[in-house]
Amino acid sequence: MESKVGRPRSERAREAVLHAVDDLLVEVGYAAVTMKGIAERAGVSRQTVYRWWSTKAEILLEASATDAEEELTVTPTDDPLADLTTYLQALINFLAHSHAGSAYRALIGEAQHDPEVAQLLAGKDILGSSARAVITRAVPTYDTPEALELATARLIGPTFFAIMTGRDPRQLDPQALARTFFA
Amino acid sequence: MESKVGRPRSERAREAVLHAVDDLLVEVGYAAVTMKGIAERAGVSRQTVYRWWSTKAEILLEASATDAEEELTVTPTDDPLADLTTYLQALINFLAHSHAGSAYRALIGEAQHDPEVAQLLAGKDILGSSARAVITRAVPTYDTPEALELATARLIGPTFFAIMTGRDPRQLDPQALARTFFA
Amino acid sequence: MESKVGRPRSERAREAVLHAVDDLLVEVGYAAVTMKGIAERAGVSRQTVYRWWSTKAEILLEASATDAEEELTVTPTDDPLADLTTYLQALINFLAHSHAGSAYRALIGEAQHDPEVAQLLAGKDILGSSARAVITRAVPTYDTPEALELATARLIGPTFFAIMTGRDPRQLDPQALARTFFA
Amino acid sequence: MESKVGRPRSERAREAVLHAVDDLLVEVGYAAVTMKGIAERAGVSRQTVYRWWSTKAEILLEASATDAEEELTVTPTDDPLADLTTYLQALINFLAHSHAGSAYRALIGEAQHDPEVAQLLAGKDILGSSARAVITRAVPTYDTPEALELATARLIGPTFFAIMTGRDPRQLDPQALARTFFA
DNA sequence: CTTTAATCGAGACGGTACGTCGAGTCTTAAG
DNA sequence: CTTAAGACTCGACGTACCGTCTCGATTAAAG
Repeated sequence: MESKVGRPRSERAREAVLHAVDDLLVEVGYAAVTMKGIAERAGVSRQTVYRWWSTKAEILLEASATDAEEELTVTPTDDPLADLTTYLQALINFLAHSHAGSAYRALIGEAQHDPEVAQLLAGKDILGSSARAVITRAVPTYDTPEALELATARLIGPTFFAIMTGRDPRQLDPQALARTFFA
Repeated sequence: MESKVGRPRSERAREAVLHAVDDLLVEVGYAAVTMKGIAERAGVSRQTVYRWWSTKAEILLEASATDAEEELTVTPTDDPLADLTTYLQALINFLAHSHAGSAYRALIGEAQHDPEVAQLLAGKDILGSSARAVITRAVPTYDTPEALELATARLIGPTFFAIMTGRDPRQLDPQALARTFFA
Repeated sequence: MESKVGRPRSERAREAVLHAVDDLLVEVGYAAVTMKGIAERAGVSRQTVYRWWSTKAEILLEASATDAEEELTVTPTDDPLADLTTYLQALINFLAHSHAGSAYRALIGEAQHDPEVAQLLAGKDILGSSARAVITRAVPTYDTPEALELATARLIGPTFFAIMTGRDPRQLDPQALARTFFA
Repeated sequence: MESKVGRPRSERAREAVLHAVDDLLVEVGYAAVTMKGIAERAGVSRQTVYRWWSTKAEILLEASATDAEEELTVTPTDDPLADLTTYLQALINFLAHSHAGSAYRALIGEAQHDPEVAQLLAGKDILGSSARAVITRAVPTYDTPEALELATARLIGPTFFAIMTGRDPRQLDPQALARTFFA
């Protein structure tokens, strides 16, 4: 239950923070994004940032989650192979080239040594859920949770591995990857 | 070429630092490992640490690279499927349960937002080279660089993805994963 | 013009620093007084010290300027020679035996090789102004700036020289010095 | 007693250090002269510097003492006032404008907060001895140690004070100062 | 002509202060 | 009760100089 008395939360401040974090990520990179920097860029006091978010990971997640979902949504056709290919192309673009993607990679990275970030990400399985949607439609026989989980890892894993370990994304061929999924 | 004049580097200090960083990683986690902390734990001056390494990532890599190689080396048999299964099991153990593995995950994470760390890792493709060794033996027909690269991503990717995104490693079945590689 | 918004400066911190620097000067000597040491002794963060003062010289000057003025102020009588004698005795006590005096000597010393300290001291001619006050009253005929400046140097100089070059202050006879001033 | 066996002290190294300290004093100022810097500038190992001198003050004193003596030596005439005037002019030049003088001022400054430097200087009363020589010749009646000491302070003091406290040396009139000495 | 002993250079070592930065928290006055 | 402003404590950053040490290489007198 939210209190009704007192000055209400400033929507202006909230948006300013989210935009600031987005801008800063592009301009200076994740590592150089600081709570102090966000506050100054947003023209907002530091206390205000801390009042609503406790880490930069939280802000980043809120700032890029919707973008991520959009970028990974594929409009289905009747051709399963084409759908998977399209999805993989979107995945490559997302991870290797988009702002939301680099935020996501930074968060995954942070999660490797920060349990709080790990838990934060566990609640929003962005990659997994988008992949499951595509797989369920393309191969309806993967209907048990275990099969679906394995299929998800097989679909996303190779691309995810290649990009996270710094391989050249131009070498990735979405169609070839899609074919090996069916093989 | 190493200089021969002057006081020689202290092997004692070098080892103390590498052990300290290993211990600290386990005790406090990557994020809380600091250059200062390493120096104090090793009983070594801060200057000495900076003289030989410029970041904690460098120290960590030097401290765990040999362990990683050992843990991912598989003695070959005549059964390709068994070899791949053994390798995948080793990979799961490495990434999810070993010290060297958690150091590696931390480094991969850091590499997502620190180009220097990324370059550092690019020079030591620990996972890739171990996988290529196994694949070349099990499926000699993957003989072009492109085919080998794709095969590597297909072999490691699913496991890598599952563990890096926080999925439960006990759900991973190395034999099932190996079979899908051949499929 | 001082800002009115934001948390006001902590008077407690300011005083703690000034006292700390005074104490440390006596205990360990000027050379061993460090910004870090001051902060720790004052129970104040290093950042706070740097926020308000940029060198230990600045702190020392602020800490001892008022004391110095007091110690060098002479209540006038009708006897010029007695007034000068009293003043010279005060000057000897100040330079050779008081805390504020040893702070002043340290600052004069630092000023010989630090232009910033020199400029700092130029703005507060502690010795000169106290001497001018006494001279103007005792010998009203020194009324041009040049004459006053020369008289100041003649009054203070011998004592200043003797103490700064490490001569025994007990050998200094204020009355004899005062007499030579009139001669 | 000096040992006769072993490699003899390198005269080349000794001179290189003394020259280096002279040069550095001019170029970077006393405060920025460091033992490390001296060694590097002299092309000599740090150990070698420490072997023969324990502080930079010692080196500086050795490097400038002879210069100081020369600069303050006055060839006597038959005119006492002229001799004192000449001496005071030399004193002003020395303290305000010469290299040896700025070294001396730096040492006097250091002596205010470093007892070792104070003792070092006590053994070489550069200013005092040069002044005594002039006074003894100009006013033979100052023949007791006390009278001589007072006269020395009266002769040097005003100039010393004016320059050490940062007054403009061009305002100092050696002849006027000499006259007040006799008055 | 070979010890022997002190020198020299180079450069690594453990310390400690430097001045800066970001993290979070706290204290004002204004809305 | 929120907000902007800004001071506060804390602790790591990377650098610099301190004075000491350990090397191998010189250099000269003593055996």
